[in-house]
Amino acid sequence: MSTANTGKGKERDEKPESQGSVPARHFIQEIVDEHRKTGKFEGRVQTRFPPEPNGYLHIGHAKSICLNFGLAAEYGGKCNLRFDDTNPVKEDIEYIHSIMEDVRWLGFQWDGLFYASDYFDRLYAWAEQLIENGKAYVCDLGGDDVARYRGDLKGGKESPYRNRAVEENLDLFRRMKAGEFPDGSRTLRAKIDMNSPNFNMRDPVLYRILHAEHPHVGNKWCIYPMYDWAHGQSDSIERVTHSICTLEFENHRPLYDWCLDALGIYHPQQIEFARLNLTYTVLSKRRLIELVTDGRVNGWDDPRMPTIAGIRRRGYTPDSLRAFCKEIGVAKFNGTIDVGRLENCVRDDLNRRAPRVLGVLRPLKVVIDNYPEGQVEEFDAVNNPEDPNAGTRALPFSRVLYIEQDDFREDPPKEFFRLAPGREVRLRYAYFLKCVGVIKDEKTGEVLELHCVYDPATKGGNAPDNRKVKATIHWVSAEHARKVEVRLYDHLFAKPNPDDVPEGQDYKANLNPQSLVTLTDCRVEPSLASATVGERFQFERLGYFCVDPDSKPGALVFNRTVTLRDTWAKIDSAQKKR
RNA sequence: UGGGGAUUGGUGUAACGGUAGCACGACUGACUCUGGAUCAGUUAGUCUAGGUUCAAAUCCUAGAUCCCCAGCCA
Repeated sequence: MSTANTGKGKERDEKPESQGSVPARHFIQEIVDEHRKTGKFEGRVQTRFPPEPNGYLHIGHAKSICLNFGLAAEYGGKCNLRFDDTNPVKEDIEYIHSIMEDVRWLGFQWDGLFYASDYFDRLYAWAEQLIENGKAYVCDLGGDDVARYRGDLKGGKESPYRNRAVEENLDLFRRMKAGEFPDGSRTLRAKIDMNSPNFNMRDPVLYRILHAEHPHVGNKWCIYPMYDWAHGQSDSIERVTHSICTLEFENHRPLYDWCLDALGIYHPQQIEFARLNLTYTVLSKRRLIELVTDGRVNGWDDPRMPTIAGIRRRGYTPDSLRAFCKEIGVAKFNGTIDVGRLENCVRDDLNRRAPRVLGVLRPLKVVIDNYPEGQVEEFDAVNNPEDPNAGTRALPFSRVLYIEQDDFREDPPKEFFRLAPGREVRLRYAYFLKCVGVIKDEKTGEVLELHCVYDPATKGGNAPDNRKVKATIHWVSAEHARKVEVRLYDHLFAKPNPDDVPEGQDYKANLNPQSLVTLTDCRVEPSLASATVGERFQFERLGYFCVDPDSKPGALVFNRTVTLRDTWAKIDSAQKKR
């Protein structure tokens, strides 16, 4: 059974504040409701997630996974994981493993684990049955000819092999299976209608000859069923009730139905919904494979990738992904979701659960002139203001600190209320601090170091005279801080729609050169020394970060999952535009 | 030029002949030892043109726009 219904999002929904606020039901739930009312499948609900193991799962698959497993959980039904492994030349065991890992990580457990290739014997027998009933024939046309005979919008032409005798078809098909013929020399085709306006019905190929080793069933077969011959029957074998797929298969539904009816076997209902599109990224397996094999990214789990593996490494939680899938809904409209929606989901989740720490990305040295040399104090810092049970930790403070370069401006613009010459701010949990001197590189003008004074009376962060400061900034003690690497990620593509390119160029022209910025001289508070791979934190005022698997003992690497909402950045960039 | 789908604020999604709602964003303000979070408020929509009806996002007619289909891929 799925564990998806244990998420926090669900708990919230179950106690709606406003009376009668019924969560909206999407069209597939309505179809299922109707079926249960009319008793179409004896009230049963069974779904399946049917990936082809020819690539890593991406967030679009997450939508489908949540839909299929979610429906089964909602109605007390079953959901299987079935590998649609009918094309051995594209498939690989690596993908089988990654898919299982990703589904589990997302928080789902399949009822049955199946492979279409385990049904090959039955599919073969059904094909012979079709031949015997005069509904399929072996065609000797080559690939180009098949396409030519299929015709155009006006209609097609029947294959010269279309009316072979049943016995000849049977003999040829058995010899295809026995390996007597080379790849591509013959196919088994359904005998339907070469003039159908739906090309899928113009005698679709059911079997092709492929002398290739299969990742799951090895060398047993040299003919392999096509998707259309395998999918519906696999659903039928498993007694799936609702065979949910994406819109591009709508044109295949007549064929899905034809195959099942021709065999007279249990008939699930296919239902199509719109696949997910996201701004600033691509979500097609072909393109994701290209990005990986061309080395545009560092593998399938590169944190910039929209793959589940990439998103996981980036630091997203399974809950945030599920919340996202729930929030975007299910419909037949082919729209594009703003990737900001996804980022909001992980912020929302991590805000509640991530411990806060202080870390400085781009250090600026601060010497507190009036703080005693060699003195160290410790301040209590709240681990998570959203979680009273998260406790506190000690933060060491001393004469030399690092603050964020962004938190100082020698010539502060309007509305910048952080540190500047002569200005006072609060150091989080510590003291008020005033800037009294700026040391710069004589040649470049770069600010190298700040000299400041602190007010001992403001210990803990509050002034006895009740004076206010406009900003609180984060800091680390230079002596105590740990040096770490931080990887900042931005959108993989520079434009919302990667296909928005000049004539003659393709989506790769829109790859964002700034999508990965590596910072090697960051400083974090000492409590982070024991952080382990995968652990997530909020670096206060900056964003959410998690420990990357590239980390070595004493050499931590953090991925920035997402920034905090940054009102100042908005004001700043608006001012610069003016 | 054939067939199959779709179209509601910036984005996504409800309303199933009877008050166009929700979420996110954006914008205001409050609060705040994170310019975070939280809270309050504002903003903005039925593809077009006809028709039926007391009443149309919803039904009818015509059109527009977008997506998918001519793999021995799925």
